[in-house]
Amino acid sequence: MEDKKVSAPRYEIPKTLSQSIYEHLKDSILSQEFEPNQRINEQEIAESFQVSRTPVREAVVRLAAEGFVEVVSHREALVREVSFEELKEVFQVIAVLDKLAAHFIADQIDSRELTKLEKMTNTLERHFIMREVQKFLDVNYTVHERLWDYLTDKNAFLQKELRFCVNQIRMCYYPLNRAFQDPRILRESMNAHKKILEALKEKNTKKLESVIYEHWVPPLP
Amino acid sequence: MEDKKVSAPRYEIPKTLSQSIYEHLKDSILSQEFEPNQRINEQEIAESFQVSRTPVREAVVRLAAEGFVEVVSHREALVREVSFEELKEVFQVIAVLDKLAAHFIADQIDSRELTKLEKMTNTLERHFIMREVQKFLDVNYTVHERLWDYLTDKNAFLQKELRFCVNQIRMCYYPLNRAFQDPRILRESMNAHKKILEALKEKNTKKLESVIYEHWVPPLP
DNA sequence: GGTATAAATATTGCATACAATAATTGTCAG
DNA sequence: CTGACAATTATTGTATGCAATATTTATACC
Repeated sequence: MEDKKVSAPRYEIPKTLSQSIYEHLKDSILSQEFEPNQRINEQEIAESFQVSRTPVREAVVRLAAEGFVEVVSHREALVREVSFEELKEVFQVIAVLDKLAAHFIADQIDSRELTKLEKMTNTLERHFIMREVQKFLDVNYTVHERLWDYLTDKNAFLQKELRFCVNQIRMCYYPLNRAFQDPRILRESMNAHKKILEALKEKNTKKLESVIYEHWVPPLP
Repeated sequence: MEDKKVSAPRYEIPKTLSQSIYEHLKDSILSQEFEPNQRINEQEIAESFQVSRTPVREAVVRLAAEGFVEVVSHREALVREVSFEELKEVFQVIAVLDKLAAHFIADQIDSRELTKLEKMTNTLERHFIMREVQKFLDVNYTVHERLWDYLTDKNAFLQKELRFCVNQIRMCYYPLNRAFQDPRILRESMNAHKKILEALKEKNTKKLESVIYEHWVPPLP
């Protein structure tokens, strides 16, 4: 019984229901389980999680503030639809931001990381050859996010902004997938990633900056 | 009695309590009424607004998602303190973003808007001469926000990002004020604004881009 | 049958209540 | 007096209930 008194040190922070639901909903939206413009019914979600509406509401408010959800006229919440036009706007922004990031990243990549990135680029090429657009895009994001990890000590604000942008891009799932069905666009992106790896190997900051910038300004329709 | 049946069209959207409280708290934070690291007590605020904790919590969750407030270990919410280091990071980001914005803005400014901007620059100079740092910074923000208004049709996403960045900057009130006490820094900023006006008059996009970029990379300590 | 009005229903916004946990104070042994 | 433990208090997290409003369905009149 004594052991009960000594409260065991908690090695994992106890997640709040609100937090869990927030994470789950966010994943559901990013994985397209919840489709754009789908109405979010608080009651329904509360029941599916076996909780009350309160933590669900909090999660929805957070998601709305972060641009995953759109609240219409104080009455209903919809999964946000990112249009192709908006997508282009995000690309313009992420291009200049990731160029700035390149400036910080280039000289931080060691040989161990380089081989890891080389492997990922090979995976990317496999998906490119097999025309597996979905997997290609996923690995694509993973590569960028891996590079952005190196921003933590240099510019954490930039890091957060980049992650926010890429989330907006991921929310434009279907239109983006369709665009990348075009073999030329897919090839363009593949080549860009090869050049990115090249620039990293050469530790050529200027080259990395320009290649990454170009990569985000694809010849979309 | 008939007029009651025909529900009068609502010309003003009824704000929710949550929304009103959100706006009020945000203003309080940006105006330094709430100081950095000040604890936000839901009960206290609820009582001061004569409402329950529910809408207050919603407002706080939103503010946290937008970076005005920091929730520590699921237990307490503090007004976020933006450090000088973070401020520099934000400056680096806003510099490249505002440079991109300049690209869209330059050719949209007509002569009517130009005279308005000229007046504002004169006001700025008056504050510069009088060494009214606070007023100088406020007018400074106003000028930028006025220019960003022209992004609505060109890149609304960029517009939102810029507004977010400037809010982060405004949260670093005291350190920034202190920095601008330095006459050299103040003069540098004044000169930049003169050059911005110049570039706008000349409709010289390239010049505007570089001047605006430089303006956000001030020689801070 | 179609349209306008009214009733019923669903959903959100807010208030209140309670439970869980952290912070604070108080107490007692050494 | 000090440190550890216990009791109290404060504050947050969640559940429930109700009121307000939008939406849908039903009904009556033309």
